[in-house]
Amino acid sequence: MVIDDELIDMDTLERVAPVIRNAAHPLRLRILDYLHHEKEPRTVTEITEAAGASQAIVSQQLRILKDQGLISSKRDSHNVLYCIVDPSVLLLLECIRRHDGMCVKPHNM
Amino acid sequence: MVIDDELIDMDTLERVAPVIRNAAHPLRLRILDYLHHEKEPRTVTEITEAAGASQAIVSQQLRILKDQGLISSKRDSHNVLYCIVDPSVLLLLECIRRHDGMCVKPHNM
DNA sequence: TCTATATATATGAATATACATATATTACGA
DNA sequence: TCGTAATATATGTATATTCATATATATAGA
Repeated sequence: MVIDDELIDMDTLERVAPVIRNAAHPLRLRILDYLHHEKEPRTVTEITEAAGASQAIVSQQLRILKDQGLISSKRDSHNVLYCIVDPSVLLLLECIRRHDGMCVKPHNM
Repeated sequence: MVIDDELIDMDTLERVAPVIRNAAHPLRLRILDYLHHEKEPRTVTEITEAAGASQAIVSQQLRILKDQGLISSKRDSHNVLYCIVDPSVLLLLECIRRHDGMCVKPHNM
């Protein structure tokens, strides 16, 4: 359980905010959602297809997510496989679903 | 309940990502955490003290949060009171607590 | 070793963001 | 109506982000 009765200290906020900030990008969220959905590690090519963007751009986004420690990669001969390693980011996706649900169907909240 | 077995569509991601992105700023997260913690609406002066930044900067941040529809304001004579109106952003704070907990105490996940 | 496929990086221009300082507005009480 | 406390905005500069294009690297197979 997480302590919830006191404010998050500024050090933590300054450390974690950039991680969330970097994840909160349409294409990067798409990648995270895809990797979560697929459960198993996926290649850059597969991710590129799912993301609907160019290979170079997807590779750039993967790098950003990896630098933040949200995903990891391992090479498998020709391919490089990516998967999510920080499950806390999945709450971001849940946050979006809930936010969206709230906006579109207010009676659900 | 939220449907979780298909990918969030890009339109939604493009709409919601900026909201999260704007919230994911140390000072703005502090403000959201404070307002959530206090439960009742708080004045700019109170928020400024809690945030530990200048009045002008806090006012700028409040404006940004308000523009995103995350908080609302109402005037009470001299003061302007702010409160959270979009509860989905509270998941961000939970996300941070969990992320932080994961980093500091890995055995908790 | 040469080639093809898969992936990664460099670079630059356009745009956005952060933050400080100065100034403006608002509303009430004297 | 004048002053003052509370809040908001304007502006500029430094810095960061985005996204595209071109190019580089890595691996396996012929």
